[in-house]
Amino acid sequence: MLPNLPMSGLPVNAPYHHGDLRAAALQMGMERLESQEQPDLGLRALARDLGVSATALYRHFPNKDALLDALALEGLNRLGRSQAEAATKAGGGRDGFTEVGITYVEWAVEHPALLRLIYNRVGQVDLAADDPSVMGEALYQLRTGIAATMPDGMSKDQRAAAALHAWSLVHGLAMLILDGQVPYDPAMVRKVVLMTDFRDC
Amino acid sequence: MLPNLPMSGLPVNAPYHHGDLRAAALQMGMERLESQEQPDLGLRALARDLGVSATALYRHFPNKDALLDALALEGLNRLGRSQAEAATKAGGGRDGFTEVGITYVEWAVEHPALLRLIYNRVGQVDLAADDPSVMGEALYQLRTGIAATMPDGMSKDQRAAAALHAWSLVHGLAMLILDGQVPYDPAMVRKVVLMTDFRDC
DNA sequence: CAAGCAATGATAACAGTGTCAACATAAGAG
DNA sequence: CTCTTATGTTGACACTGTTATCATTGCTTG
Repeated sequence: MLPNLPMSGLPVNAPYHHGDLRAAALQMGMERLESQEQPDLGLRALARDLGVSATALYRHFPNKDALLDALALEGLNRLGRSQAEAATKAGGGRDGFTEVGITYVEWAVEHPALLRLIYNRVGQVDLAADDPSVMGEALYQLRTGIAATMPDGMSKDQRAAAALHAWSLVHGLAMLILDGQVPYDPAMVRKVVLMTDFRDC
Repeated sequence: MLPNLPMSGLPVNAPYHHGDLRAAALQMGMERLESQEQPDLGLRALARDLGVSATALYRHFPNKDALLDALALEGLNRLGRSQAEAATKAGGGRDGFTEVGITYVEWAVEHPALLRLIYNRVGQVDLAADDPSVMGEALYQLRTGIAATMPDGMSKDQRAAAALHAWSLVHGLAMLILDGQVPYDPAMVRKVVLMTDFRDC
């Protein structure tokens, strides 16, 4: 999604036009989200480190929220891809389902700031915006991805409830770990996720 | 915890000294947390609406984070009280345990901004602070409160895993609802919480 | 009761932020 | 080659948290 830019840092002859400032800004934002727990995604700070004036970013994003939304969307796509990958790799059935849940927590631990940004932004998407389906699409994929890995032999309602149960469990576990309430222990994560049993629903 | 102040609004003869600015600030902050989804807890905004200068609050809080910490602590105490209340009211056993979990979600729905503040602040408590146990104490109470309502007949490890499972489930469900990912449906909440079964651990 | 000290408040200022309007430059289309 | 459009810059405004300095009040102690 983010095209490869010349990684040689800031251009030496800094031309008046940057080339692809939008992609560069998103890339720098993503790098910070990946490398720092509480990244500084301020417009001025980003522009400064991009070697560009503070208001240049307004030619590519209507405001700061739009930039954050773009980053959150990219993060949502990456999370969805990771989930889909885990689902196919683990195969179907109960075991596959468990692995997908564990993958969710692992991904959250590996990309804490990005996961936080996703849920911060997703919560206040303006459904009356120009393109209401961009973020919603990615979210829909994530949710159906979760539902798709449900064990067989359930009614539609059961599947919905079970999907919500599973999503809540791994999301809550991830958030508690990210918030420092629970130490990250892969064995414990597996144990907790395995405690879910759908026999009585 | 917050002593009752004269509720007659701002004093007419606005004396030089406010009386109990700290309590008034906390009360106003708490009111905003209870009545707005995304309350403005800025120091200047609070001071302005309190009819006081921007820097007056620095006589009662070393910085903004300290004010937010105080609000989060109060929120944590309220949440803990609500949990304890639900625990005793529901009695022990599996049914009581279920009710406590449901209460957690209900409390989150009723106090969304406050729950968010709690977990935002709790995540970055400075354990080297002057009084490292204030917030930690309240959290410890909340966690033991959860563990205390576990069904009987479990080993210590089982209890720990089961408590983490339960906490993760209701916390995740609450967060998804607060973030607008899932509509709040009490029946659905009950259904999802009831899906947890500890028979196979 | 008076004096003095500590607690509490106000003002001014600094650095930082998001955002807008006006202006400058480069790139591409006719 | 010219003109339009895209892109970047400068300056400004209204915010924010925070600090240093000064003003006022109230409590304590002689």
